[in-house]
Amino acid sequence: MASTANFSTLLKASPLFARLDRATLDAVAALCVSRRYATDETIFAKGDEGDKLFAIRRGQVRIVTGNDDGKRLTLNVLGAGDVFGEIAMLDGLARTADAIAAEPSELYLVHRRDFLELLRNNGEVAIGVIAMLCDRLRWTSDRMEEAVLMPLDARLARRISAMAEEFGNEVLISQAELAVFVGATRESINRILQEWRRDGIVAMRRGSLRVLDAGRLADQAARTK
Amino acid sequence: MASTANFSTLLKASPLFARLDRATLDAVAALCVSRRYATDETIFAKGDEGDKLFAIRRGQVRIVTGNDDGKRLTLNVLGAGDVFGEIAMLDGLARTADAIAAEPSELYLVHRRDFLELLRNNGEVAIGVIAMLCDRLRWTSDRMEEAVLMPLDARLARRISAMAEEFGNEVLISQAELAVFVGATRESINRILQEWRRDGIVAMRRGSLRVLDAGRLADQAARTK
DNA sequence: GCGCTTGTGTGATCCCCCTCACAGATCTCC
DNA sequence: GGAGATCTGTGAGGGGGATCACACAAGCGC
Repeated sequence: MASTANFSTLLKASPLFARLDRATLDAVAALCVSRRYATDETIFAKGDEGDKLFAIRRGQVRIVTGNDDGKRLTLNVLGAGDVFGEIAMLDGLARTADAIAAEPSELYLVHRRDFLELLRNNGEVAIGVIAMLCDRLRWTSDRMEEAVLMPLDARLARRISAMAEEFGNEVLISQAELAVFVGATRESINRILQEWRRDGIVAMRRGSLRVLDAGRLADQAARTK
Repeated sequence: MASTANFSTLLKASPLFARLDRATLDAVAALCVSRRYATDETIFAKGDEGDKLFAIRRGQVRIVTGNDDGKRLTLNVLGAGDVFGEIAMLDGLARTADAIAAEPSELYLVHRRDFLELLRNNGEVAIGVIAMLCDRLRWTSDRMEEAVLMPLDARLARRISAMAEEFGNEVLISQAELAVFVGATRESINRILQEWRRDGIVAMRRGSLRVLDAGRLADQAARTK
């Protein structure tokens, strides 16, 4: 069982719960338990019944989708403080993607039954949940438009810019991961990165990538076609 | 001003409000006004402040997105009973897409300020809203995966199957509309339809399309690449 | 140190779909 | 019924990425 004090602090950092007061947070925190996951361990799989919400205490989690014959698409990479799995938890339907621990991780879990009870009795929690769902929806729509309307190099530039902004100029990711991340092949990613390297925009090493010229990278992201 | 009796019946048919009891519905209905729109009239544009929710009393509305240089993508076509614009209304941020009346339409409007007040005081309404947002999110994610992972003919087959199921085997839509609908060009759509016609899967006429063999159309939709 | 596995670099080839260009078929409005 | 406008049908050509096929580099286990 997790320390509820730590957990409510963690929750506070998440957009889902950011606007709740301390007492409410403690009420949510009281509902949760904690669990550890090893690297590559599946947290849940597409099609599972969604009866829990997860919050990351430490570690990294990838949300991955794909069709049956192996073509896969990484939808998101989440770190400490992020909350995920709320959608299936809220409506109780099947999970729409897989969640996999990308490194040894510790997560907090909240069960559907408990959370719904809280929702019903606390309008402020409900409004917080609604705000979070709106965020999610906007984010998803943006990604969709991106994928359909922008060429690969622009998508890649966006993605790298976002990660550089979040994690610093030294981004720890392999080209293969980057590829599934923007829905492309490793080879294509490599060719684009080579070009950018020649232009002095990025530098690469095995498993990592350094942004040298964030400005010109942003220019690439603005390209339409 | 709309008749509130009619309006609460309309609301009842929408997933947003389906689970509310009569008294609550009337409370929502009391908040709304009605307005008419001509064909091609813009209901709201991308970037506008989102301070209202819309429900269609009669007519047809298209939700359209696109980048600056004219490449556009129809996200959805809505008919009587559908509710839209909730996201921007709920979080008060800018609209993420354009809404355009596809034919003379009459809509009900609910203002943000009023609705939020209701939300805060009524947990059941909030839970209804949450359920609806979850639906939306799942739908959007499905479309996204579709667009990225499936070839054009499969996407087209899915789209037509869905419309045939909703509106009957005779689908009234031009090939050009179908094209923006699945994010492709009219020419590509035409070529695929020609092939399907040769195989006896569909028949076409100016402005409409008839599904002759729903089974084989579904087979096309299952194709991965 | 020596294999093995995993990541990176690069060419050749292919193919899906877009773009452009134009012609016939329907509708519609005067 | 004639003139546009709007759909539909089809060809030629091009391009962005995928696919396939290796070669080399760098960690990792023993």
